[in-house]
Amino acid sequence: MTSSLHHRAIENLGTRIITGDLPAGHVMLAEQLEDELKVSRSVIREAVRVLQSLGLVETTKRVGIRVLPASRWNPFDPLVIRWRLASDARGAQLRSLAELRAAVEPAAAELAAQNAPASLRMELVDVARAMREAGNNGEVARFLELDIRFHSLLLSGSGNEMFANLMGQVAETLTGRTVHGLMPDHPHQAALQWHEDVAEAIARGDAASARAASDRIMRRTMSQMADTWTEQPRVFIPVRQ
Amino acid sequence: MTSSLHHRAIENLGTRIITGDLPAGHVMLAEQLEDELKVSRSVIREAVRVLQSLGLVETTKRVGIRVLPASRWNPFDPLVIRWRLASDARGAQLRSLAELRAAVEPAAAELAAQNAPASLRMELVDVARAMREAGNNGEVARFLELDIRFHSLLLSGSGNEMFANLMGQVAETLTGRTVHGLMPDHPHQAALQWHEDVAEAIARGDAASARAASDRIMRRTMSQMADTWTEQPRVFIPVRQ
DNA sequence: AGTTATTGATGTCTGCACACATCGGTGTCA
DNA sequence: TGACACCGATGTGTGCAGACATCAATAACT
Repeated sequence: MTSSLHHRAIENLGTRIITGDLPAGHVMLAEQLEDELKVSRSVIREAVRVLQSLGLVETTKRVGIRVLPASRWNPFDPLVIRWRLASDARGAQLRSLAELRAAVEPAAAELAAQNAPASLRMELVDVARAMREAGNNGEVARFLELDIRFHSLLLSGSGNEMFANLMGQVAETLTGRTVHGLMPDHPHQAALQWHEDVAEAIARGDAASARAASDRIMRRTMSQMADTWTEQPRVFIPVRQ
Repeated sequence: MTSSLHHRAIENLGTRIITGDLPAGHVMLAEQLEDELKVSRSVIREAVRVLQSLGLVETTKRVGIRVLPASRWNPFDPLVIRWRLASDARGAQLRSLAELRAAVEPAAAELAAQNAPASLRMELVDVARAMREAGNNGEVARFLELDIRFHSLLLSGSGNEMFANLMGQVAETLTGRTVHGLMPDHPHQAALQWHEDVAEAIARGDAASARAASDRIMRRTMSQMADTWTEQPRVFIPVRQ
Protein backbone atom coordinates (compact mmCIF):
# COMPACT_ATOMS: atom_id res chain seq x y z
CA MET A 1 0.00 0.00 0.00
CA THR A 2 2.88 2.33 0.82
CA SER A 3 4.36 1.55 -2.55
CA SER A 4 1.27 2.15 -4.64
CA LEU A 5 1.92 3.89 -7.92
CA HIS A 6 0.25 6.97 -6.52
CA HIS A 7 2.63 7.08 -3.54
CA ARG A 8 5.64 6.47 -5.70
CA ALA A 9 4.66 9.26 -8.06
CA ILE A 10 4.28 11.67 -5.14
CA GLU A 11 7.63 10.64 -3.69
CA ASN A 12 9.40 10.91 -7.02
CA LEU A 13 8.11 14.37 -7.87
CA GLY A 14 8.19 15.67 -4.29
CA THR A 15 11.81 14.77 -3.71
CA ARG A 16 12.89 16.07 -7.10
CA ILE A 17 11.19 19.40 -6.47
CA ILE A 18 12.57 19.84 -2.97
CA THR A 19 16.12 18.91 -3.88
CA GLY A 20 15.95 21.55 -6.59
CA ASP A 21 16.30 18.96 -9.33
CA LEU A 22 13.04 20.42 -10.64
CA PRO A 23 13.59 24.15 -10.02
CA ALA A 24 10.92 26.75 -9.31
CA GLY A 25 9.26 27.90 -12.50
CA HIS A 26 9.95 24.63 -14.30
CA VAL A 27 6.92 23.54 -16.27
CA MET A 28 5.95 19.93 -16.84
CA LEU A 29 3.20 18.35 -18.90
CA ALA A 30 0.97 15.63 -17.52
CA GLU A 31 1.54 13.53 -20.61
CA GLN A 32 5.29 13.88 -20.29
CA LEU A 33 5.12 12.72 -16.66
CA GLU A 34 3.09 9.70 -17.73
CA ASP A 35 5.86 8.63 -20.09
CA GLU A 36 8.61 9.45 -17.62
CA LEU A 37 7.13 7.57 -14.65
CA LYS A 38 5.48 4.94 -16.83
CA VAL A 39 2.11 5.35 -15.14
CA SER A 40 -1.31 6.35 -16.34
CA ARG A 41 -2.99 9.73 -16.35
CA SER A 42 -5.09 9.01 -13.28
CA VAL A 43 -2.03 8.28 -11.16
CA ILE A 44 -0.31 11.46 -12.32
CA ARG A 45 -3.42 13.55 -11.81
CA GLU A 46 -3.98 12.32 -8.27
CA ALA A 47 -0.32 12.84 -7.39
CA VAL A 48 -0.34 16.36 -8.83
CA ARG A 49 -3.46 17.17 -6.81
CA VAL A 50 -1.66 16.23 -3.60
CA LEU A 51 1.50 18.14 -4.54
CA GLN A 52 -0.75 21.09 -5.31
CA SER A 53 -2.23 20.92 -1.80
CA LEU A 54 1.31 20.96 -0.39
CA GLY A 55 2.08 24.12 -2.36
CA LEU A 56 4.76 22.42 -4.45
CA VAL A 57 3.13 22.95 -7.85
CA GLU A 58 0.30 24.82 -9.50
CA THR A 59 -1.57 23.86 -12.64
CA THR A 60 -2.62 26.25 -15.38
CA LYS A 61 -4.58 25.41 -18.46
CA ARG A 62 -2.71 25.75 -21.68
CA VAL A 63 0.55 25.94 -19.71
CA GLY A 64 1.03 22.79 -17.66
CA ILE A 65 2.22 21.91 -14.17
CA ARG A 66 4.51 24.62 -12.83
CA VAL A 67 6.91 24.08 -9.92
CA LEU A 68 6.46 26.72 -7.20
CA PRO A 69 9.28 28.43 -5.26
CA ALA A 70 10.20 27.20 -1.78
CA SER A 71 8.41 30.17 -0.25
CA ARG A 72 5.10 28.62 -1.32
CA TRP A 73 5.75 25.17 0.19
CA ASN A 74 3.90 24.23 3.36
CA PRO A 75 6.82 23.93 5.80
CA PHE A 76 4.70 22.09 8.38
CA ASP A 77 3.66 19.22 6.18
CA PRO A 78 5.25 15.91 7.25
CA LEU A 79 6.07 14.99 3.66
CA VAL A 80 7.79 18.30 2.98
CA ILE A 81 9.77 18.01 6.22
CA ARG A 82 10.82 14.46 5.40
CA TRP A 83 11.89 15.38 1.88
CA ARG A 84 13.85 18.38 3.15
CA LEU A 85 15.57 16.22 5.78
CA ALA A 86 16.68 13.93 2.96
CA SER A 87 17.99 16.80 0.84
CA ASP A 88 20.93 19.18 0.95
CA ALA A 89 18.77 21.47 3.09
CA ARG A 90 18.84 18.87 5.87
CA GLY A 91 20.83 21.19 8.14
CA ALA A 92 18.50 24.13 7.59
CA GLN A 93 15.48 21.91 8.23
CA LEU A 94 16.95 20.57 11.46
CA ARG A 95 17.70 24.09 12.62
CA SER A 96 14.15 25.25 11.83
CA LEU A 97 12.70 22.32 13.75
CA ALA A 98 15.03 22.95 16.68
CA GLU A 99 14.09 26.62 16.81
CA LEU A 100 10.43 25.74 16.69
CA ARG A 101 10.88 23.16 19.40
CA ALA A 102 12.84 25.59 21.58
CA ALA A 103 9.97 28.05 21.28
CA VAL A 104 7.19 25.55 21.84
CA GLU A 105 8.37 23.19 24.56
CA PRO A 106 8.56 25.73 27.40
CA ALA A 107 5.08 26.92 26.46
CA ALA A 108 3.90 23.30 26.37
CA ALA A 109 5.41 22.70 29.81
CA GLU A 110 3.55 25.71 31.17
CA LEU A 111 0.27 24.49 29.68
CA ALA A 112 0.85 20.91 30.80
CA ALA A 113 1.26 22.13 34.37
CA GLN A 114 -2.19 23.69 34.06
CA ASN A 115 -4.05 21.12 31.98
CA ALA A 116 -2.42 17.69 31.81
CA PRO A 117 -4.41 14.73 33.17
CA ALA A 118 -3.11 13.27 36.44
CA SER A 119 -1.94 9.97 34.95
CA LEU A 120 0.21 11.81 32.43
CA ARG A 121 1.85 13.92 35.16
CA MET A 122 2.72 10.79 37.11
CA GLU A 123 4.18 9.05 34.08
CA LEU A 124 6.24 12.14 33.31
CA VAL A 125 7.85 11.96 36.77
CA ASP A 126 8.52 8.23 36.33
CA VAL A 127 10.07 8.73 32.93
CA ALA A 128 12.31 11.57 34.15
CA ARG A 129 13.64 9.34 36.96
CA ALA A 130 14.17 6.43 34.57
CA MET A 131 16.07 8.81 32.29
CA ARG A 132 18.54 9.58 35.06
CA GLU A 133 19.06 5.87 35.70
CA ALA A 134 19.50 4.98 32.04
CA GLY A 135 21.75 8.00 31.52
CA ASN A 136 24.02 7.17 34.45
CA ASN A 137 24.28 3.54 33.32
CA GLY A 138 25.22 4.52 29.78
CA GLU A 139 22.19 2.75 28.29
CA VAL A 140 22.09 4.92 25.18
CA ALA A 141 19.23 3.21 23.35
CA ARG A 142 16.99 3.11 26.41
CA PHE A 143 17.82 6.71 27.21
CA LEU A 144 16.80 7.80 23.71
CA GLU A 145 13.54 5.90 24.04
CA LEU A 146 12.78 7.54 27.37
CA ASP A 147 13.85 10.96 26.10
CA ILE A 148 11.42 10.71 23.19
CA ARG A 149 8.65 9.58 25.50
CA PHE A 150 9.35 12.40 27.95
CA HIS A 151 9.10 15.14 25.35
CA SER A 152 6.12 13.46 23.67
CA LEU A 153 4.27 13.35 26.98
CA LEU A 154 5.11 16.99 27.55
CA LEU A 155 3.76 18.07 24.17
CA SER A 156 0.73 15.82 24.46
CA GLY A 157 -0.01 17.04 27.99
CA SER A 158 -0.23 20.65 26.84
CA GLY A 159 -3.69 19.98 25.45
CA ASN A 160 -2.74 21.98 22.36
CA GLU A 161 -3.09 19.74 19.31
CA MET A 162 -0.60 21.81 17.32
CA PHE A 163 2.05 21.35 20.00
CA ALA A 164 1.20 17.66 20.26
CA ASN A 165 1.58 17.27 16.51
CA LEU A 166 5.27 18.13 16.82
CA MET A 167 5.88 14.82 18.65
CA GLY A 168 6.92 13.09 15.47
CA GLN A 169 9.38 15.76 14.44
CA VAL A 170 10.89 15.93 17.93
CA ALA A 171 11.34 12.17 17.96
CA GLU A 172 13.07 12.41 14.61
CA THR A 173 15.49 15.13 15.76
CA LEU A 174 16.31 13.31 19.01
CA THR A 175 16.93 10.09 17.13
CA GLY A 176 19.02 11.85 14.54
CA ARG A 177 21.09 13.54 17.22
CA THR A 178 21.82 10.19 18.86
CA VAL A 179 22.47 8.30 15.64
CA HIS A 180 24.90 10.96 14.47
CA GLY A 181 26.86 10.68 17.70
CA LEU A 182 26.04 14.18 18.91
CA MET A 183 24.90 12.85 22.29
CA PRO A 184 27.41 11.91 25.00
CA ASP A 185 27.11 8.40 26.44
CA HIS A 186 26.51 9.89 29.86
CA PRO A 187 24.21 12.92 29.71
CA HIS A 188 25.09 15.89 31.86
CA GLN A 189 23.75 15.78 35.38
CA ALA A 190 22.32 19.27 35.00
CA ALA A 191 20.21 18.24 32.01
CA LEU A 192 18.95 15.17 33.86
CA GLN A 193 18.05 17.35 36.82
CA TRP A 194 16.19 19.82 34.62
CA HIS A 195 14.09 17.01 33.16
CA GLU A 196 13.13 15.97 36.68
CA ASP A 197 12.46 19.61 37.55
CA VAL A 198 10.08 19.93 34.60
CA ALA A 199 8.25 16.72 35.52
CA GLU A 200 7.90 17.61 39.19
CA ALA A 201 6.79 21.16 38.46
CA ILE A 202 4.11 19.84 36.11
CA ALA A 203 3.12 17.22 38.70
CA ARG A 204 2.47 19.89 41.30
CA GLY A 205 0.92 22.32 38.81
CA ASP A 206 3.69 24.89 39.03
CA ALA A 207 3.46 26.40 35.55
CA ALA A 208 6.19 29.05 35.95
CA SER A 209 8.77 26.57 37.25
CA ALA A 210 7.88 24.05 34.55
CA ARG A 211 8.44 26.68 31.86
CA ALA A 212 11.68 27.85 33.43
CA ALA A 213 13.15 24.35 33.70
CA SER A 214 12.05 23.45 30.17
CA ASP A 215 13.56 26.69 28.94
CA ARG A 216 16.90 25.73 30.48
CA ILE A 217 16.83 22.39 28.64
CA MET A 218 16.02 24.09 25.36
CA ARG A 219 18.70 26.77 25.72
CA ARG A 220 21.26 24.11 26.44
CA THR A 221 20.32 21.94 23.47
CA MET A 222 20.26 24.98 21.20
CA SER A 223 23.74 26.07 22.26
CA GLN A 224 24.96 22.49 21.80
CA MET A 225 23.58 22.30 18.29
CA ALA A 226 24.44 25.84 17.26
CA ASP A 227 27.89 25.10 15.85
CA THR A 228 26.74 22.07 13.84
CA TRP A 229 24.55 24.16 11.54
CA THR A 230 26.57 27.31 11.30
CA GLU A 231 26.42 28.90 7.90
CA GLN A 232 23.32 27.05 6.79
CA PRO A 233 21.68 29.55 4.46
CA ARG A 234 18.46 31.04 5.81
CA VAL A 235 15.32 31.30 3.72
CA PHE A 236 13.48 34.60 4.11
CA ILE A 237 9.86 34.30 3.11
CA PRO A 238 8.66 37.60 1.65
CA VAL A 239 5.73 39.37 3.31
CA ARG A 240 2.67 39.37 1.11
CA GLN A 241 1.49 42.85 0.25
CA MET B 1 -10.70 27.95 -10.96
CA THR B 2 -11.21 28.10 -7.21
CA SER B 3 -14.64 26.60 -7.76
CA SER B 4 -13.53 23.57 -9.73
CA LEU B 5 -15.49 20.44 -8.97
CA HIS B 6 -12.39 18.99 -7.37
CA HIS B 7 -12.11 21.97 -5.04
CA ARG B 8 -15.78 21.90 -4.17
CA ALA B 9 -15.64 18.20 -3.36
CA ILE B 10 -12.72 18.81 -0.99
CA GLU B 11 -14.53 21.67 0.71
CA ASN B 12 -17.75 19.70 1.04
CA LEU B 13 -16.16 16.61 2.57
CA GLY B 14 -13.56 18.51 4.59
CA THR B 15 -16.06 20.75 6.34
CA ARG B 16 -18.44 17.89 7.00
CA ILE B 17 -15.69 15.82 8.58
CA ILE B 18 -14.35 18.62 10.74
CA THR B 19 -17.74 19.75 11.98
CA GLY B 20 -18.35 16.17 13.06
CA ASP B 21 -21.20 15.77 10.59
CA LEU B 22 -19.19 12.82 9.29
CA PRO B 23 -17.88 11.32 12.54
CA ALA B 24 -14.65 9.40 13.02
CA GLY B 25 -15.06 5.80 11.94
CA HIS B 26 -17.79 6.62 9.46
CA VAL B 27 -17.27 4.72 6.23
CA MET B 28 -18.21 6.03 2.81
CA LEU B 29 -18.08 4.49 -0.64
CA ALA B 30 -16.68 6.30 -3.62
CA GLU B 31 -19.72 5.38 -5.69
CA GLN B 32 -22.05 6.75 -3.05
CA LEU B 33 -20.11 10.04 -3.02
CA GLU B 34 -20.39 10.27 -6.80
CA ASP B 35 -24.18 10.14 -6.53
CA GLU B 36 -24.27 12.46 -3.56
CA LEU B 37 -22.07 15.21 -5.03
CA LYS B 38 -23.16 14.50 -8.60
CA VAL B 39 -19.60 14.32 -9.88
CA SER B 40 -17.57 11.68 -11.62
CA ARG B 41 -15.28 9.13 -10.08
CA SER B 42 -12.09 11.00 -10.96
CA VAL B 43 -13.20 14.10 -9.07
CA ILE B 44 -14.06 12.06 -6.00
CA ARG B 45 -10.82 10.12 -6.17
CA GLU B 46 -8.66 13.22 -6.47
CA ALA B 47 -10.50 14.88 -3.59
CA VAL B 48 -10.12 11.78 -1.41
CA ARG B 49 -6.39 11.68 -2.17
CA VAL B 50 -5.99 15.21 -0.87
CA LEU B 51 -8.11 14.55 2.23
CA GLN B 52 -5.97 11.47 2.78
CA SER B 53 -2.82 13.60 2.73
CA LEU B 54 -4.43 15.88 5.34
CA GLY B 55 -5.07 12.89 7.59
CA LEU B 56 -8.84 13.28 7.40
CA VAL B 57 -9.62 9.90 5.81
CA GLU B 58 -7.99 6.61 4.98
CA THR B 59 -8.97 4.17 2.27
CA THR B 60 -9.04 0.41 2.62
CA LYS B 61 -9.84 -2.08 -0.06
CA ARG B 62 -12.99 -4.02 0.44
CA VAL B 63 -14.07 -1.47 3.10
CA GLY B 64 -14.23 2.02 1.65
CA ILE B 65 -13.24 5.52 2.72
CA ARG B 66 -13.05 5.76 6.50
CA VAL B 67 -13.14 9.06 8.41
CA LEU B 68 -10.22 9.37 10.84
CA PRO B 69 -10.40 10.81 14.37
CA ALA B 70 -9.32 14.40 15.01
CA SER B 71 -6.07 13.16 16.52
CA ARG B 72 -4.96 12.11 13.03
CA TRP B 73 -5.69 15.44 11.32
CA ASN B 74 -2.77 17.66 10.37
CA PRO B 75 -3.43 20.66 12.66
CA PHE B 76 -1.00 22.87 10.72
CA ASP B 77 -2.65 22.53 7.34
CA PRO B 78 -4.27 25.81 6.22
CA LEU B 79 -7.39 23.99 5.03
CA VAL B 80 -7.84 22.19 8.34
CA ILE B 81 -7.35 25.44 10.24
CA ARG B 82 -9.85 27.27 8.06
CA TRP B 83 -12.45 24.52 8.41
CA ARG B 84 -11.97 24.41 12.18
CA LEU B 85 -12.34 28.19 12.40
CA ALA B 86 -15.68 27.85 10.61
CA SER B 87 -16.89 25.09 12.94
CA ASP B 88 -18.05 24.82 16.53
CA ALA B 89 -14.41 24.31 17.49
CA ARG B 90 -13.65 27.87 16.42
CA GLY B 91 -12.84 28.91 19.97
CA ALA B 92 -10.50 25.98 20.52
CA GLN B 93 -8.75 26.67 17.21
CA LEU B 94 -8.28 30.34 18.05
CA ARG B 95 -6.83 29.40 21.42
CA SER B 96 -4.43 26.91 19.86
CA LEU B 97 -3.26 29.50 17.35
CA ALA B 98 -2.86 32.13 20.07
CA GLU B 99 -0.82 29.76 22.22
CA LEU B 100 1.38 28.89 19.27
CA ARG B 101 1.80 32.53 18.41
CA ALA B 102 2.64 33.42 22.01
CA ALA B 103 5.35 30.76 21.95
CA VAL B 104 6.76 31.63 18.55
CA GLU B 105 6.77 35.41 18.32
CA PRO B 106 9.27 36.09 21.09
CA ALA B 107 11.57 33.47 19.55
CA ALA B 108 11.06 35.08 16.15
CA ALA B 109 11.92 38.50 17.60
CA GLU B 110 15.13 37.09 19.05
CA LEU B 111 16.08 35.54 15.70
CA ALA B 112 15.10 38.64 13.74
CA ALA B 113 17.46 40.71 15.90
CA GLN B 114 20.22 38.36 14.82
CA ASN B 115 19.34 37.64 11.21
CA ALA B 116 16.89 40.08 9.64
CA PRO B 117 18.07 42.08 6.62
CA ALA B 118 18.66 45.78 7.25
CA SER B 119 15.75 46.99 5.14
CA LEU B 120 13.33 44.86 7.12
CA ARG B 121 14.60 46.23 10.43
CA MET B 122 14.10 49.77 9.21
CA GLU B 123 10.58 49.09 7.98
CA LEU B 124 9.76 47.46 11.32
CA VAL B 125 10.69 50.68 13.13
CA ASP B 126 8.64 52.75 10.69
CA VAL B 127 5.61 50.51 11.07
CA ALA B 128 5.81 50.58 14.87
CA ARG B 129 5.84 54.39 14.83
CA ALA B 130 2.95 54.50 12.34
CA MET B 131 1.03 52.13 14.63
CA ARG B 132 1.29 54.61 17.49
CA GLU B 133 0.03 57.40 15.27
CA ALA B 134 -2.88 55.38 13.86
CA GLY B 135 -3.70 54.07 17.32
CA ASN B 136 -3.79 57.51 18.92
CA ASN B 137 -5.95 58.86 16.09
CA GLY B 138 -8.45 56.02 16.42
CA GLU B 139 -7.87 54.87 12.84
CA VAL B 140 -8.96 51.30 13.50
CA ALA B 141 -8.68 49.93 9.96
CA ARG B 142 -5.25 51.44 9.37
CA PHE B 143 -4.06 50.24 12.76
CA LEU B 144 -5.12 46.67 11.95
CA GLU B 145 -3.29 46.85 8.62
CA LEU B 146 -0.12 48.09 10.29
CA ASP B 147 -0.46 45.56 13.13
CA ILE B 148 -0.63 42.69 10.63
CA ARG B 149 2.34 44.07 8.72
CA PHE B 150 4.36 44.48 11.93
CA HIS B 151 3.88 40.91 13.06
CA SER B 152 4.35 39.58 9.52
CA LEU B 153 7.65 41.41 9.22
CA LEU B 154 8.71 40.03 12.58
CA LEU B 155 7.95 36.43 11.59
CA SER B 156 9.47 36.87 8.15
CA GLY B 157 12.60 38.50 9.58
CA SER B 158 13.32 35.50 11.78
CA GLY B 159 14.65 33.62 8.76
CA ASN B 160 12.78 30.53 9.94
CA GLU B 161 10.37 29.46 7.22
CA MET B 162 8.11 27.69 9.71
CA PHE B 163 7.74 30.86 11.76
CA ALA B 164 7.19 32.89 8.59
CA ASN B 165 4.47 30.49 7.49
CA LEU B 166 2.38 31.53 10.48
CA MET B 167 1.91 35.00 8.94
CA GLY B 168 -1.39 34.03 7.43
CA GLN B 169 -2.82 32.61 10.62
CA VAL B 170 -1.65 35.59 12.66
CA ALA B 171 -3.28 37.95 10.18
CA GLU B 172 -6.49 35.98 10.50
CA THR B 173 -6.51 36.13 14.31
CA LEU B 174 -5.72 39.85 14.38
CA THR B 175 -8.47 40.54 11.85
CA GLY B 176 -10.91 38.36 13.75
CA ARG B 177 -10.11 40.13 17.00
CA THR B 178 -10.80 43.53 15.43
CA VAL B 179 -13.92 42.46 13.56
CA HIS B 180 -15.40 40.92 16.69
CA GLY B 181 -14.88 44.16 18.60
CA LEU B 182 -12.33 42.75 21.00
CA MET B 183 -9.92 45.60 20.24
CA PRO B 184 -10.34 49.02 21.87
CA ASP B 185 -10.49 52.03 19.51
CA HIS B 186 -7.41 53.44 21.16
CA PRO B 187 -4.81 50.74 21.93
CA HIS B 188 -3.06 50.93 25.28
CA GLN B 189 0.03 53.12 25.35
CA ALA B 190 2.03 50.30 26.94
CA ALA B 191 1.28 47.95 24.04
CA LEU B 192 2.25 50.63 21.53
CA GLN B 193 5.48 51.24 23.41
CA TRP B 194 6.29 47.51 23.47
CA HIS B 195 5.88 47.33 19.70
CA GLU B 196 8.36 50.18 19.32
CA ASP B 197 10.65 48.48 21.83
CA VAL B 198 10.61 45.27 19.77
CA ALA B 199 11.33 47.16 16.55
CA GLU B 200 14.15 49.21 18.00
CA ALA B 201 15.74 46.23 19.73
CA ILE B 202 15.71 44.32 16.45
CA ALA B 203 17.08 47.36 14.64
CA ARG B 204 20.08 47.52 16.95
CA GLY B 205 20.49 43.72 17.06
CA ASP B 206 19.59 43.39 20.74
CA ALA B 207 18.14 39.87 20.74
CA ALA B 208 17.40 39.62 24.46
CA SER B 209 15.51 42.92 24.59
CA ALA B 210 13.59 42.08 21.44
CA ARG B 211 12.46 38.79 22.96
CA ALA B 212 11.56 40.42 26.26
CA ALA B 213 9.46 43.15 24.66
CA SER B 214 7.74 40.69 22.33
CA ASP B 215 7.06 38.45 25.32
CA ARG B 216 5.33 41.33 27.09
CA ILE B 217 3.07 41.88 24.07
CA MET B 218 2.21 38.20 23.93
CA ARG B 219 1.48 37.88 27.65
CA ARG B 220 -0.81 40.88 27.49
CA THR B 221 -2.61 39.50 24.43
CA MET B 222 -3.03 36.10 26.05
CA SER B 223 -4.45 37.53 29.27
CA GLN B 224 -6.85 39.68 27.24
CA MET B 225 -8.12 36.72 25.26
CA ALA B 226 -8.12 34.23 28.13
CA ASP B 227 -11.69 34.83 29.27
CA THR B 228 -13.17 34.70 25.77
CA TRP B 229 -12.32 31.02 25.35
CA THR B 230 -12.80 29.76 28.88
CA GLU B 231 -14.07 26.22 29.04
CA GLN B 232 -13.31 25.40 25.43
CA PRO B 233 -12.72 21.65 25.60
CA ARG B 234 -9.08 20.67 25.06
CA VAL B 235 -8.06 17.86 22.73
CA PHE B 236 -5.39 15.59 24.13
CA ILE B 237 -3.54 13.75 21.40
CA PRO B 238 -2.44 10.32 22.66
CA VAL B 239 1.27 9.48 22.62
CA ARG B 240 2.04 6.79 20.08
CA GLN B 241 3.55 3.71 21.67
C1' DA C 1 -9.41 -24.73 14.02
C1' DG C 2 -7.15 -23.90 10.02
C1' DT C 3 -7.38 -23.34 5.04
C1' DT C 4 -9.30 -21.96 0.80
C1' DA C 5 -12.65 -19.64 -2.27
C1' DT C 6 -15.57 -15.79 -2.98
C1' DT C 7 -16.69 -11.22 -3.06
C1' DG C 8 -16.66 -6.34 -3.30
C1' DA C 9 -14.24 -2.31 -2.76
C1' DT C 10 -10.23 0.58 -4.22
C1' DG C 11 -6.37 0.88 -7.71
C1' DT C 12 -5.13 1.51 -12.45
C1' DC C 13 -5.72 2.24 -17.34
C1' DT C 14 -7.84 4.26 -21.46
C1' DG C 15 -10.66 6.97 -24.89
C1' DC C 16 -13.41 10.93 -25.33
C1' DA C 17 -15.59 15.67 -24.89
C1' DC C 18 -15.16 20.22 -23.01
C1' DA C 19 -13.29 24.74 -21.23
C1' DC C 20 -10.23 28.16 -21.85
C1' DA C 21 -5.62 30.63 -21.78
C1' DT C 22 -2.16 31.65 -25.09
C1' DC C 23 -0.34 32.62 -29.52
C1' DG C 24 -0.23 34.04 -34.18
C1' DG C 25 -2.52 35.77 -38.13
C1' DT C 26 -5.55 39.12 -40.12
C1' DG C 27 -7.59 43.38 -40.83
C1' DT C 28 -8.22 48.19 -39.59
C1' DC C 29 -6.70 52.65 -38.70
C1' DA C 30 -3.39 56.45 -38.24
C1' DT D 1 4.10 51.78 -43.96
C1' DG D 2 3.62 50.80 -39.25
C1' DA D 3 1.05 49.97 -34.86
C1' DC D 4 -2.68 48.00 -32.72
C1' DA D 5 -7.01 45.58 -31.84
C1' DC D 6 -9.47 41.70 -32.90
C1' DC D 7 -10.32 36.77 -33.51
C1' DG D 8 -9.78 32.06 -34.52
C1' DA D 9 -6.53 27.92 -34.14
C1' DT D 10 -4.15 25.29 -30.92
C1' DG D 11 -2.89 22.79 -27.00
C1' DT D 12 -3.48 21.46 -22.23
C1' DG D 13 -5.87 20.75 -17.89
C1' DT D 14 -10.64 19.25 -16.34
C1' DG D 15 -14.28 16.17 -16.20
C1' DC D 16 -16.68 11.96 -17.70
C1' DA D 17 -17.58 6.84 -18.59
C1' DG D 18 -16.29 2.20 -18.68
C1' DA D 19 -13.17 -1.60 -18.18
C1' DC D 20 -9.96 -4.71 -15.87
C1' DA D 21 -6.52 -5.66 -11.93
C1' DT D 22 -5.64 -6.20 -7.22
C1' DC D 23 -6.21 -7.42 -2.70
C1' DA D 24 -8.19 -7.98 2.01
C1' DA D 25 -12.43 -9.16 4.69
C1' DT D 26 -15.59 -12.60 4.87
C1' DA D 27 -17.74 -16.90 4.08
C1' DA D 28 -17.42 -21.63 2.93
C1' DC D 29 -15.15 -25.74 3.40
C1' DT D 30 -12.16 -29.57 5.05
